[in-house]
Amino acid sequence: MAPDPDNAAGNFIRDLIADDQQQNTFGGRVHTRFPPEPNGYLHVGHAKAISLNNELAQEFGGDCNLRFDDTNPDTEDMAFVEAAIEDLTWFGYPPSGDPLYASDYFDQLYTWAEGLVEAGLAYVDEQDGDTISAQRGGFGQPGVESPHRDRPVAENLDLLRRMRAGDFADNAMVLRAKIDMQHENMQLRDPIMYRIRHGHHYRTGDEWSIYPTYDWAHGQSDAIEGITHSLCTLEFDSHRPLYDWFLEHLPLPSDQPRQTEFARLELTHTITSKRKLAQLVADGVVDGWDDPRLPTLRALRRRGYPPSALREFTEFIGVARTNSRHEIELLESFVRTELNRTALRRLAVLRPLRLVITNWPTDEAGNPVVEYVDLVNNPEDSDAGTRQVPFSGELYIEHDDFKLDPPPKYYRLTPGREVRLRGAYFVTATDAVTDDAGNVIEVRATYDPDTRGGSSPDGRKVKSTMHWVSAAEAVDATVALYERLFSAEVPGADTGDPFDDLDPNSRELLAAKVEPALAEVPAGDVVQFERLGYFAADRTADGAPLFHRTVGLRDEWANIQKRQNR
RNA sequence: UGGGGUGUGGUGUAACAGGUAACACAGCAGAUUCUGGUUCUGUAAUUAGGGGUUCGAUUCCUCUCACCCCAGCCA
Repeated sequence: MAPDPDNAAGNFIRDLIADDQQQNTFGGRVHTRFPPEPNGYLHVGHAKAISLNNELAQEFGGDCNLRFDDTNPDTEDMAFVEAAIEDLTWFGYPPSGDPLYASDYFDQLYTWAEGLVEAGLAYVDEQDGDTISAQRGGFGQPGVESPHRDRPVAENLDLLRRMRAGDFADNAMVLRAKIDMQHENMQLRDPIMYRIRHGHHYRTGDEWSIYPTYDWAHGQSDAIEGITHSLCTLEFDSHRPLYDWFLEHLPLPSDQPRQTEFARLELTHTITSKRKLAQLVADGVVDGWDDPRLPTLRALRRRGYPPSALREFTEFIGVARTNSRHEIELLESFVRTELNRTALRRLAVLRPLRLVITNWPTDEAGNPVVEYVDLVNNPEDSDAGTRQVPFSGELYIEHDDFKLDPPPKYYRLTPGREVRLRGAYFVTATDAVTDDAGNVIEVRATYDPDTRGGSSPDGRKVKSTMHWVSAAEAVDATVALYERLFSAEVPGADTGDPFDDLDPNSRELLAAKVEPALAEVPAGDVVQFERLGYFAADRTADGAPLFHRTVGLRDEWANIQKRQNR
């Protein structure tokens, strides 16, 4: 369902690239890149950047590079590289070739750095971090120049070479760009280009003792790869003058790439901070990086989100420079639209209540006769066909579908009322068995043999249709129901700590009874449990059927109850 | 506090060489329905505020206000 072109979401970057094409700015080339740092897993926030960079490149006949921005040996890991490629592939944007790495440009970067030193545009500073930070000044207060700022070129070069050779300890000195300590933009107050790190880099090993900072590496990597449009999030806006400054002072192999910032994707009830996400995993709040409650791509996959729905969502929301937070309901509506079209319908009873049909026939041995009824696999897709489902006189129905004392507008089963069991028969509740506490533990009913298939020859109507499962043939399955991990729309809005808004009951595990066909659903497939929602098949540790609720169906009855309680 | 960025219904996104605000989600009302699903119809609600220019301003000018980002050897 492509958005109506007349009302397509805005994308000022598309307009900008179109202009560039018209004016032949980069010789008509468009080349983008997606530059994750391999120190965590990709999440919904990245999804926007991924589709934006890929779609734009494709639309204008260019390429999108996957480049790992691996300039920090302390935090990065090959496992994250592999995971990112896996996630990207699932999402629908597999890397077009071998992934690229900023660490492959360390030599070039270093050569350029010496060039800057020789040009008197960079110097080595051996002051400690606190001093450098204090000298940077503050908002509205100019900075103070380092006493080493005017060190002779030869001495800078010697020091830089020894930094590289590993002659100095971690943090002993840095290489700084010599720009302007009075600049109103703090980023231009002699920013750091290299720091000393003796840690082991996951790709370059122990070859390097100095590592470039983001600012010193990013624009240069873009230039090396021939990137034309370097898209990043809003917080880098104040870095753009620095991005340009480095490029302007270097002998570039290609046109100078241009950085454009856009607002990152935020969702209600969701956090995307890598650090916080890691903490959720470390603290055991969730089971792991693919816990279906997380916004990581692998979690969404496990939860059953179709990648196509995620893609359509990211395209639909467009690109702007306004800090905003989308309602997660919008994403869910894309998931429902896709799944409504594609998911097979199945019957599953999440909170089983025994229903006994008192006039159901028994065989010679006295057991209830088993019949097979034909049920439609997907009313939205006639090619999906039908299936046979066992039905008998002892069934399970949903606990919520029977009330001794029905509230207003309740039109499910209640004593004396006739309802339809989907695709099977009309049944009328006669009475119910309760336990000592007054809880209903069994419903007794009669059926009308003339209504086989679910309709009455006399044309009489019934107010509701309910799902069911035959007790003897039902399969046990664990069903995980998920609520939002954070109950607040903006986690942490009140206290500043998102964890204060954690819903302790965000996952509920149920012992469900499901129709036999559900035992065979391959892990990863998503089916609709009729009247309940979409569920992604999985297996428990010991191989038993497990289903994760992807998203519930729109629930009018829940809305009615909410209004009644108000 | 200096600099930069951003303000359109509940949420998000459109319209803008100035022509009388639209789309989606969410909401509400109803119709259809063997899923209280889907589908369909209808409905309410928006230009941060004040001045100006103009026949006419979301769009141009101006002042004010609010929010976000920047003082890592993170990215």
